[in-house]
Amino acid sequence: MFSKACEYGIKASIFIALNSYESKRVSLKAIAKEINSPEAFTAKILQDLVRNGIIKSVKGAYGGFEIDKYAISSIKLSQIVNAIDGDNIYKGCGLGLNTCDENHPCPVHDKFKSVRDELKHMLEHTNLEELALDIKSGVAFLKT
Amino acid sequence: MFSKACEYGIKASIFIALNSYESKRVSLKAIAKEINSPEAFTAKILQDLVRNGIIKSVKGAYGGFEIDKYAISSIKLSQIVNAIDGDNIYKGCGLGLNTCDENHPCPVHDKFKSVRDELKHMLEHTNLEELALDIKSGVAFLKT
DNA sequence: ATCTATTCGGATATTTTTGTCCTATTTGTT
DNA sequence: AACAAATAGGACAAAAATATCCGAATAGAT
Ligand code: FES
Ligand code: FES
Repeated sequence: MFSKACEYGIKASIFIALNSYESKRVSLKAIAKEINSPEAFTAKILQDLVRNGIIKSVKGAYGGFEIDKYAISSIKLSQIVNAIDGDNIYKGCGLGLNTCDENHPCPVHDKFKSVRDELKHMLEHTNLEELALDIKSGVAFLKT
Repeated sequence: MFSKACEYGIKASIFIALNSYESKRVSLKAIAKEINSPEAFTAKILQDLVRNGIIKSVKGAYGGFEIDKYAISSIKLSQIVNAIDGDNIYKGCGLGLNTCDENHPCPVHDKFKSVRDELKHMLEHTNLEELALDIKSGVAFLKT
């Protein structure tokens, strides 16, 4: 469904958000350990999220990654997915036609579109805060 | 969402079904042309579908691919997807945890599961016949 | 029997995704 | 100023997905 890069990006964002609530910056190393991802690859993805303005990075000693505490509840899953995987999962045809078009639909268009729209709605209405709180309260997990 | 292989597999199956209603066998070449897919790669996918008993192949002159006319309405999209992409799209965790488990869920589990279940339901309740008829009646398309 | 049209299957090539390594740059501490 | 700890970024490597090539096997037509 999502690329590995996107999975790592989502999990990393959740972990960063969690720490940002306590005004703690987290290092790449800590993130990779927590979400069980390859460190250098995770670094690339985090750079991507930084460039997209979703997370913030601070170089040097005591540096690391953080998210503006007051922005966490307004960051939607869709922003992260879009930054990393692009919008094909929302907009693209399920059978790979060049464009998903009502006037030139593929055979699964109607049925597929409703699933895709539900996915889109879910991603656009789920924010980082909810997800972080599930980790904090221990009802959800980021690895294994 | 689906792999290229799976997209080609679905489109090929629809085209074969369409012709099988008229008791016409179709060649690899004709299929690849119709669904706009690379010929040799498509051959691999068709072999896969043959091995999975979803379509039938006949070698030699006047050979080609076909589907038992009376089976078309009972072949579900899920069978094709499962044969090519496996069941990870139904069963796997959206964030890549080893298993999607109610007792050890990832942060998006609940929200993701309902989307995935809708996709699963759709694939399990959509049969080849419906899809083929949409092509026959000209309301849907297999390429561009 | 031979020829031709076709699928089958193994080997190989290309592209994309995933992952690694190393150096440069930044920033706080001493 | 020197050092240490961190991210940034380019180059490279490995793995997986996608795609191509070619000979073998099969089966109908002549
Ligand atoms: S055209 Fe294929 S999903 Fe819309
Ligand atoms: S555990 Fe992640 S989707 Fe179920």
